[in-house]
Amino acid sequence: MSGLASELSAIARQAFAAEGLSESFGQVQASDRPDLAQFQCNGALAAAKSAKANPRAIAQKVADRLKANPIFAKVEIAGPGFINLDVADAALTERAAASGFDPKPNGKSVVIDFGGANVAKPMHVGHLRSSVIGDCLQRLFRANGWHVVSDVHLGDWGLQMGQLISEIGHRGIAPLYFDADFKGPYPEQSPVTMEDLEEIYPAASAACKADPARLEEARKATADLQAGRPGYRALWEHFFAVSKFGLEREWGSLGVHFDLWKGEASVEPLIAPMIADLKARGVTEVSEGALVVPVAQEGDKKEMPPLILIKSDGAVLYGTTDLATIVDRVKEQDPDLILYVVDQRQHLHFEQVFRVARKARINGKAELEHAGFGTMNGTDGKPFKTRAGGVMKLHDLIATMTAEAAKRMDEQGIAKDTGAEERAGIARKVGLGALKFADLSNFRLTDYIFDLERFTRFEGKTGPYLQYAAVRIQSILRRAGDEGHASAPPVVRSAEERALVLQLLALPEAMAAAENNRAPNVLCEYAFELAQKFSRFYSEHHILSESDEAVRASRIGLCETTLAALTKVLDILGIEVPERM
RNA sequence: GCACCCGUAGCUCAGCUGGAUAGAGUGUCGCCCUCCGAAGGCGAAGGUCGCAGGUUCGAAUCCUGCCGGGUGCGCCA
Repeated sequence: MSGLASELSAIARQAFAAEGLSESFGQVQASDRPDLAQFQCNGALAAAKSAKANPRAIAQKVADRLKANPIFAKVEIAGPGFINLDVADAALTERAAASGFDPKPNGKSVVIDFGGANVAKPMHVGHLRSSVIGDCLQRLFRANGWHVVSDVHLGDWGLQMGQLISEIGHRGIAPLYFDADFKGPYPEQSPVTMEDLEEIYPAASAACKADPARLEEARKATADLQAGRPGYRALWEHFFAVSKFGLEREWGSLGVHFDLWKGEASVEPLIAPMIADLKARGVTEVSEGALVVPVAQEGDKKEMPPLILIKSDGAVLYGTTDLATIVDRVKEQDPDLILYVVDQRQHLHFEQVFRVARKARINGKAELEHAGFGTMNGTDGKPFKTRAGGVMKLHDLIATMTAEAAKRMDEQGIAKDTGAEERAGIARKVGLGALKFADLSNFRLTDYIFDLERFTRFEGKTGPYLQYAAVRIQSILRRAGDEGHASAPPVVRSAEERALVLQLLALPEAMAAAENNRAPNVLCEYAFELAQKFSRFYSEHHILSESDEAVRASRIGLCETTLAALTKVLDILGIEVPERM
């Protein structure tokens, strides 16, 4: 699937090449001045700079070649050497009918690492962005033809495990697992529930903070766990199983799915051989009792601390498991890219890990990339908190969004003809759509302010507005079916239809741009513009009430095409459209 | 101290591989429902793009230095 601008670029590239200039100057994009033209090519200006020639003269030569192609209705030179282009309606009509969304495999594979959850900890608002952005990226890369493997990469092997174990030891909840003489087998039933863990972990964490002796115990337990102590390992298995069950439910309610449920612990067997390999390659050093890999490079603008592979107490850190995970992924998937959708605050960490991986050449052919993101803040501009000042759990946030959506629907008289059950389902989709759209429509790296009232509006640039727009089109098409109206491929006959078709034909570029920048906000913007252009078309034209049968059929076809594109983009954003509302 | 991210309309934000008159939503003010869902459409007002230099025919965009906010900086994740 390739968009209209790409097609025009290919034509312009040939024209530049025929003039003995670099093809790269032929890039055509949607015009910045829609009042002057549909598309523009600025290449003549850049070409003139490198060739030390007159830009207008180059533009003229290229334009003369472009004029020979019947796809263009207009080729004009403006200002210092812009080439302004309009596409013939016949060409738009032809392409509008042929547009489709089947991804063509591009032969490349990517592992996307997102979710950011930890064993034994409930998901809170901090996990929202990683989940929502990561899920959008996995959907986008798939839609663009990549082979995608998504992995939660659970935090399940660090100090927090030792903290849990030692806290449980203190409480005497499950003494069997601490009995060094016990030979097993251990019970299948977990001695703790997810609810227990949610209470135990904060207590353990606080105890370690308050008392250095407790922290030391937790460190020891962590090292023992990692060294394979059977009772601890058995306890860990329970933590993992219980947590996974809870996490799957939470992500399920968000509509987020992972291909792999691996974690730090799952690469544990790879750590020892990897460290041996790193030593053999001579990249390691012993520093202050720890095994480290220096990663500072010539020309670094900032201080770059070494990556610690093994702490002085023998335990490993998450940098070590991250490296072993790269080894695992190269072995299992051999991807072209590994993308980490993790809080921007961890950027330095990833820079360190990536440097070690490249230095030791353990990343195969994979590019390693950290796609960081900013935080969701409260109206005070600080990271989002509950009224009580605590961290809000994710399912409470979703419940809040759903309740607000239901309230809005009542106020606006939306979905008033539906039964209670359907209404609840709609409110849930709308609440989630509001939340996801608000999160995704900001540029990834910037922080944004959570504003319940604004996010759930049915007007403006919001998820609910887009869902509503899609539902309206569905409603028109349902009526068309009821009234026995036929549909036909859309034909461009008016300015509004032309603008709408141009927008439809720009979808591949939007998807490509979103992929290149790992920027879901590009898709949000696209979806909103599409909905707006449809509204303009809708307000200016009769559809079902159009008396000319051919025109009516073509407009119904345009509704179908628009709905398909809108639904497609919303699907990539992870936003569901209700049947009706 | 050093580094990274950010600073654009009253508010919330796009735009940042340099290009024409800097955009959107919201808010404010007009106009448009005897016609398919007005949650909409059309229009107006609103900006020294943090500040100062530099590169360039051309800078919100690239470079340098300041100012302001956020974040990070070897044995947490």
